[in-house]
Amino acid sequence: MEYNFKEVEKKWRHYWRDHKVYKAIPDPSKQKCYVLDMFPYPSGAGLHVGHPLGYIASDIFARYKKLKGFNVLHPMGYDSFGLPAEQYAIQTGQHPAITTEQNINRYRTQLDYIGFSFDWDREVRTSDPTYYKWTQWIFLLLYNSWYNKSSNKAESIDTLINCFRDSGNVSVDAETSITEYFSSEEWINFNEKKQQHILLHYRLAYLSDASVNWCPDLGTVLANEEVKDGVSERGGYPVEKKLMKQWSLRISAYAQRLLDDLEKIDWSDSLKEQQRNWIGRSEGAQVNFKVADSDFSIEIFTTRPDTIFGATFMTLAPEHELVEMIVTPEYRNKVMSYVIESKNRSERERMAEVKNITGIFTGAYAIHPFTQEKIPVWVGDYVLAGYGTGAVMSVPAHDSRDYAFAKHFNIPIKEVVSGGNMEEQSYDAKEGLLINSGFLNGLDVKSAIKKAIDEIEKKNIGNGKINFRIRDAIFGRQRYWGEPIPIYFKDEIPYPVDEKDLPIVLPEVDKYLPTEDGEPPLARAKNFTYKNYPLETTTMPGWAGSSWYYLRYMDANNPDQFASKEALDYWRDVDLYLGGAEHATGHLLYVRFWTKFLFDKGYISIDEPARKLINQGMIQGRSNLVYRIKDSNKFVSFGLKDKFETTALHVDVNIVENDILNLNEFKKWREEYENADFILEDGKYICGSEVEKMSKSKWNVISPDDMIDKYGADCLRLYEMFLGPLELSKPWNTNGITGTSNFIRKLWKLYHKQNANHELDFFISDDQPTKEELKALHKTIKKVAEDVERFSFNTSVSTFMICVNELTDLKCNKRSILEPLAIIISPYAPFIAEELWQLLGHRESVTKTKFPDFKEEYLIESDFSYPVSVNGKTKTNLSFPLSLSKEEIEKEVLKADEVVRLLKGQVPKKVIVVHGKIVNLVV
RNA sequence: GCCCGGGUGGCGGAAUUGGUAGACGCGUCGGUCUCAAAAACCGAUAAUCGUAAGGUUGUGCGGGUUCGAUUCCCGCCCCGGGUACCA
Repeated sequence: MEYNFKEVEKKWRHYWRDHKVYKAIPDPSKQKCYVLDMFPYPSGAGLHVGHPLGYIASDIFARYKKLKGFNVLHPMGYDSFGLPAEQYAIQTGQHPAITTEQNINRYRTQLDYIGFSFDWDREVRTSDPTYYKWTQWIFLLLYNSWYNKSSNKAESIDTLINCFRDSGNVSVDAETSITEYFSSEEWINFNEKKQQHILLHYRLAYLSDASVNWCPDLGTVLANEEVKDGVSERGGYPVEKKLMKQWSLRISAYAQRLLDDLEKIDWSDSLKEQQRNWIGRSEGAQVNFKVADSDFSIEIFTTRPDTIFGATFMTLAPEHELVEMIVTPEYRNKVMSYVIESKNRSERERMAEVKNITGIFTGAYAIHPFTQEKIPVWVGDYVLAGYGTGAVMSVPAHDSRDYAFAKHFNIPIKEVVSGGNMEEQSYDAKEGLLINSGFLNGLDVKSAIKKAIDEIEKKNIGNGKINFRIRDAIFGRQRYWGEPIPIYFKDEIPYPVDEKDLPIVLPEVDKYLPTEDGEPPLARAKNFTYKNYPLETTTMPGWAGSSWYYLRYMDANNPDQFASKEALDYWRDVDLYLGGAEHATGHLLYVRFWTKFLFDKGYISIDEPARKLINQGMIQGRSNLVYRIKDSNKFVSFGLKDKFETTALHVDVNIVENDILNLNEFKKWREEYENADFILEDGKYICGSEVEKMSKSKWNVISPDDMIDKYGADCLRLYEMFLGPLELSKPWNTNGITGTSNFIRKLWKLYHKQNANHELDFFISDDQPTKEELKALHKTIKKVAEDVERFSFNTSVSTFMICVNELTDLKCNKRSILEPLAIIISPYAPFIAEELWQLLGHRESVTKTKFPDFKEEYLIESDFSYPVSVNGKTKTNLSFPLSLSKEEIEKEVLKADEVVRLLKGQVPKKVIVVHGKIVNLVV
C-alpha cells in the first residue's frame, strides 16, 4: 500500500474540525503571535491556485510559531461587501446576501481542503450586521471627533464646541477646511444650522461639497485610490470629475503621522515608498501676489521660493475662483469658454492630453512682491485645482512645465539659478548659484530657499509651508451592498444615530439600481427612517469594513464592544500580515489611519496595525495554445506551425500535460473538434504556451481542488512554496509538481518497510541513532527554523528533500530521528505529519507538541576538510583536527605537504582563514 | 519622465556577513527491472578543449576596489512594478 493521501487528509480534516485543534484562547502565561492574512472577497469564481499562496505561507508560519510555544491567533474571514455581488444582483434580482453566502460556503470548502489552521470560531464577515454595527460605531466616533493639531491627536467634538463657546475658533489649532473666523459671542448667536455647518468643517467624518470621481457606469463615486489611469479599478469604466455633496474622512489630518510612522514598521521598501509618494509631503512656501489695480491677491504654493525672481507669469487652475473675478472685460468671453471647456473634459481626456499645452491670458497682472514688476496672469489646465492653492508662480527657467508653457505662448524666460542652458530646456536641479535675484544673488539653492522664506515672512506676504498630496477620502457610495451610514437628516442637517440604535440594518429594496431621480438604491426602501427623519442613503465604501477587521478577530463574538479591553491588550497588533501589494495605497493606508484614530481615542494601545508585512507575489496563468490551420479542422504541433498559416487558440490546460496535448480529451472537449485532424511531431502534439493572467477566458485556470484531488493538499502546499520566493510573481507550472509528490512518498516510505506481499508496513526501531543520522536531522532543524523566521519557505522545502534523501540513503528507520522529523515537517505538510505522528503512537495532534531543539554538537565533525588556495587559484583539500585554533591552523597549513609543493619554496605574505573554513595563501 | 525591484544552466530557482557559483526540483540523456511500456530505482547533466587526468571561460554589458566579487563602488543596457502635469 502506498500513501493514501485522500483517506488520510479526510480523516485529519475532520479530526481538526471536531476537536477544534486550532482554537485560540488568550493565555497571559504564553507569548502571543498574531498571524493575519488579508481576508478575501468571496467571488463567484472560487479560488484558483494563486489565491492560497499567501495563506499557505502564513499558515506555515502560524503552525511553526505554535510549535515553538507561542499562543497563535490565526483567523480568517470574508470582506463580503462589494461590487460584484451587487452587479450580479442588478442583473438577476437575487439579493446579494444570498450570492455572498453561497460564495462564502464554496470558499470555506476550498480552504478546508488545503488544511489551514484557522480558528473558525473567530470568523468575521463585513456584511454581517453584528459586524457592521461596529463599523458604523467607528464611523460615529469619527463623526464625533476633530483633529487637534496642538495635542496632535483626535479629540471629542465636545471639547471643540466648548472652545468655540469660550473663545471662538481663533485660538483653536485644528485640521480644518474653514477659513473664516468667529468669536465666542458670534458662535453663541449662530443658529443650529450654521453651527452644525461649521462643525462639519472640523469633524473627521464630514459632509461637504467635494469634487469627486464620478463613475456613470457604476452609478457611484470612487475614492482616488479606486481610480487607476482615469478609469475605475473595478470594471475599467470611465470616471469624471463632478461636484457633489459627499461624506469624506479627514485622513489628511494624519498625513504627517502616517508618513513618520513608516519608520517604525517592518514593511517592504517598495511598499513604504509607495505610501510616501501617495502622502506626498513637500516643503516650500505659500506666497501672496497682489493683483494689479484690484484688491485681490493670488495665493500660490511653491517648493522653490528661491526662484521667485524668475517668476515671469502666474498660472491659475481653470477651476480657481479668482479667474472670474480678475479677468478683464476684453478677455472675459474667451477665458470663460476656456474654463468651461476644461471643466467638461473628463479626467481621462485631460490625462491623455498632458502633452497638449493649453491656456489663456486673463488680461490681469500680478505685482511681483520683490521687484514690483507687473507679471501676466494666465489660466492653464496644467495647474491642478486640488493641489496646493490651485495657483502657481511660473518660473519657466527652472520648471519644465512652466518652460513648456512659456515656450508655447512666447513668454519671457528669466534664468535665476546658474548651471542650465535656457535655449534647450529648463534647469530644474536643486543645485547651482542664484543670479539675477536681488538679495539672493550668490547663494546656493539650499540657503536661498531659507533666505527667501525669511524675506517672505518678514514682508508679511506669506510663510514657509508644508503641503501634502494626499486628499481626504471620499466615503459615500451610491450603492446598495455596503454598510449604511448611520446618519439622519433633520432640516437638511446631518445628525448621528444614537449608539444604542446601531446597527442601522441594510433595508430591503425592490431593485438594486438608483432611483429615477438618480438617488442611491437605498432611497427605494420604504420607511428607511430614524425617529421619522430620513436616513442617509449612501453606503460606505468597500474599504470601511476592512479598515479595522484585524481588531474584531481578537474578540469576534463580543456583542457589547468591538472587542474587549482584555482581548485588545493581549493580542495587541498583528505580528505578521500577509497580502497583495495592490493594497499599498488603499487598504493599507486606511487601516493605519483607523488604527491611529482608535489609538488617539484610547480604545487601543497600539498605533500601527501590523509590525511586519509581506506581499506575496501573484501567480500568473500559463496558457496553452493549439494552432489550427486556416480554414480547416486540422491542428499542427508547435514545432511545425511556421510551415502553415495558422490561428492560435487557447486550449484548456487541464487536458495538456507537460505541453503535450491529450488528443482524445481534446476531441471530447468541444463538439467542433470531434473530427479534428492533427499534424504531430515525434508522435505527439506539442502545445505552445504563454504567461498571462489566470482567467476563465484564457482556459488557464488551475483550481486547487483539482490539484488536491490528484496530488493531495500537502503536495500542493509544498509545491506552492517550492515554486520560488514568496514575494516574487511567477507563472504557475504544474510540470514540477511530481518532485514534491515524490518527496511525500519518500517521506512515507521512511516510516515503512515492505513486507513479503510488497506492501508497506509501519516499521520503526528504537535503536540509537548514528552520527550521520543525527547530523542530517539537526542540519534540517537548524535550516528550517532559520528559513521560516526569514520567510524563505522555498529553501526550507529543499532542505526537507535533502534530509529525506539522506535518511533514505542511510536507511534510517529510528524513532529518535523520525519523530522529530514528523514535527518539523508538519507546518508544511500537516496531513501526512499528523498521520505519521499517530503511527508513531501519539494520540494528540502534532500541533500540541514542541518544535525540536537544534543541537550544534551534532553538526560538528571530528575533522574539517579545508580547500586551500594559493593566490586564490590552485586548490587542494586539507584536513585538520577540530581542536585547533585559528593561529594553529595557519601554522599547520604551511607545514602541509601539498601546500609546500604549491608554494614552491615561496613564503606567503598573508594567510587568510575565514569562518575557520577557507584558507587562502597570498604570495 | 520620476521612484522602487530585478537580470545566475534547457527551465523554476539556491548561494544567510565578500569566501569551493549553479543547492533542491523539473526537464534531458544513459542504465537497472520488463516481452514491451509505464512506474520505481541508480548515474550523468553550465559552456568549452581533452580518450582521460586536467585546463580555460562563465552570474546582463564595460570599468573599479579586494588575496578573493553573483554579493561592494562607478557608468551603461534590458525586464518587471508603482506613479504621473503634485509647482
